[in-house]
Amino acid sequence: MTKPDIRRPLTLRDVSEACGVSEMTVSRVLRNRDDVSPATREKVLAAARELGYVPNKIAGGLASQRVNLVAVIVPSLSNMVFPEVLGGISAALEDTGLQPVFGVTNYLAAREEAVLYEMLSWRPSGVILAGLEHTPAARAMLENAGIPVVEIMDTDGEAIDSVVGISHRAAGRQMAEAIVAAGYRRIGFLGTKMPHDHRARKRMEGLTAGLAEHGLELAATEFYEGGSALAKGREMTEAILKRVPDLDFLYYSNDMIGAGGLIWCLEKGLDIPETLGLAGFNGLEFLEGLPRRLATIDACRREIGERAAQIIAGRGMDGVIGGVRVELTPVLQPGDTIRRR
Amino acid sequence: MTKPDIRRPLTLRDVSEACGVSEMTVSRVLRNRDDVSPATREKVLAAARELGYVPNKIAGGLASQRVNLVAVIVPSLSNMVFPEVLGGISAALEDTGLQPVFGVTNYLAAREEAVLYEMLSWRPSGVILAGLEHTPAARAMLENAGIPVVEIMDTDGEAIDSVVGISHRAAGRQMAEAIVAAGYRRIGFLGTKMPHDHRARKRMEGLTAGLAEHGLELAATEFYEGGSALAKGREMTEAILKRVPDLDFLYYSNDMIGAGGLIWCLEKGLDIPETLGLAGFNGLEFLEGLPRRLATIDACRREIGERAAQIIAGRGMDGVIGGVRVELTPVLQPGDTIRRR
DNA sequence: CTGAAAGCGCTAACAT
DNA sequence: ATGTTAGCGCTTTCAG
Repeated sequence: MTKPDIRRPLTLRDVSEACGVSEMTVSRVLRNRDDVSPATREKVLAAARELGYVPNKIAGGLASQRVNLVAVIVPSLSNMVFPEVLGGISAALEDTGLQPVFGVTNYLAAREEAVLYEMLSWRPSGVILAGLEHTPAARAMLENAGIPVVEIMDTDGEAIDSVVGISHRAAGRQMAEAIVAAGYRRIGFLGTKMPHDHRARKRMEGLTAGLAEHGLELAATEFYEGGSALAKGREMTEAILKRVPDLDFLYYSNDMIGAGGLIWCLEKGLDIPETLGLAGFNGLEFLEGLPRRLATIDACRREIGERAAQIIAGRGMDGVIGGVRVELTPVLQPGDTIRRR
Repeated sequence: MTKPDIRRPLTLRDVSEACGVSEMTVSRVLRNRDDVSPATREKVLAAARELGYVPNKIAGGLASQRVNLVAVIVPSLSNMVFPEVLGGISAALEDTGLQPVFGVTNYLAAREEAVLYEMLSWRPSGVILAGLEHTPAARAMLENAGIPVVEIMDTDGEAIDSVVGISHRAAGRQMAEAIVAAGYRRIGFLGTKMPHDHRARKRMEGLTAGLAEHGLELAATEFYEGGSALAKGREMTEAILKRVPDLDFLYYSNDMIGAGGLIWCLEKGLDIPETLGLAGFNGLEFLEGLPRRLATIDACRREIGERAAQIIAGRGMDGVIGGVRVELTPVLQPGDTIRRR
């Protein structure tokens, strides 16, 4: 083996010495600049490959004051919606030379602040983060960072810079309209107890407001935390119907608990959607395998990721252009659990 | 609306000037070193907070030759198993000062190589990556990186450094034993077509080998790609039973398609587990909400993440210690879909 | 097209 | 307990 035994990571200088070309020119080749003669380029590439040189982006980033990282901060990875957003971001960033870096907050504002601080300390080219609600310190950091910031998922509120999402209040209202139009009158809401899931809260607010316009109000609510969402959906459904047996519609704050509820109802032989209507939220692909299709509203997860990434990718690091606002309009998918009339 | 002052990112020097303390001491305070007097510490902290200073880890990393990042590379985020691994890693890294950075390969070896190259160029403190199969170039990079490397999920093969996982071949065998012991004889395998899901492949190999020991062989196989796993599970189950109606057991390569199959079978009124037994793989929490509990083998996802992170966190950057090998032994959960005798 | 010099913002290693 | 000096490995800028 001709490799140096020393475990010091290789530097440009090592490559330079190995091929007899100046460090500067080696650097040019490795950055794919086109002002190098083909001959030298080959020589350099061969040497770099031979040695197994991996460039040091820390040094490069410091020297160039430019880093190809995009910070992406989401509340959770465990409910299938954010992984899809991340998929959209990754795909859209694919050929831009930009690289997403993910951070998770567990729906904790303080954790978001900490993760953001950590990520900004790497001087990324942009930030994508979920939601419009942040601690004052987090807002300040974002405003001062001097890089494009895209807040995603939610458009109900004031954005720091750009925003891509849907109105969850409108989604709640839209569902209220559909429920009322289908003739349901005794509506229950089932959701997570998480106080920091602002979007679930807004959907409930939208639902309530929408019902109010028809002189209706929620007949019952049920909240949960932790555990398997599918199992919780079953339990909550049983519980809410025991408490308030005359409900004729259940609106779940997400498809997973909705699916659990649906499965429970079918097992009990309830007449869905005649006696009881059901609806969830998100438009999870997962619903396609269920015995009946749960009514839902697509949250446009992948598209949100893609659009957000495009906004970051499309803007240089210089002058901060005014924020872009993209409000997608989700479509209600009535499935088989809202009666048609 | 637009802020008039062009915002050059703040440096240590700005903080230093703002509080009249040398850059060096400011640096000490910001790194929480205890060799600074409380008085100066407060002064510095106040100034830093006031200015909204965010340290530049690029410069810090270059100067100290040390970076608190751990590269984590997984094939996918979309099937619930890796998000759980990442959760375990994040939790275990929580108070170590180390920060995970995630990369996704989509089960593509070439993509893994590219992501790895990118991540190593940031000189992380360690690497955690799924599987033992890598391109030669990727292996070379890992061997030369001079940092701890933990390969996770799978122990069937030769590790580069450390490894934490389960034997998927053994899991397949274990399932074969349980199936045969329960008296099933006509066994079908349903799985993904992905040629690069080595672990699914090994489970199938283990199953085949285990059956062979009892003079049995697979009576049918069915593969899918893309789409909703739950829906695919239904379709495949219908298809395989149409092709080979006398099957008495279906082994699915993951719980999601298994759940789809289970739902389909229950709808069709098949006598589960008497006429037909079913089993999946992973031990997804999700199964708890289903009408029957699908038999499965827990893949120990969270624990794998935790143990891998501990290995990285427990080792300094100096001398590379011999690799650690952790083989967890997953427990078969028979659920309600394997008959008991 | 190629090279030499001068930092990027921070911290290790010494002073004091 | 605090300050000074000298880089970390690369890229920018400017000369050949």
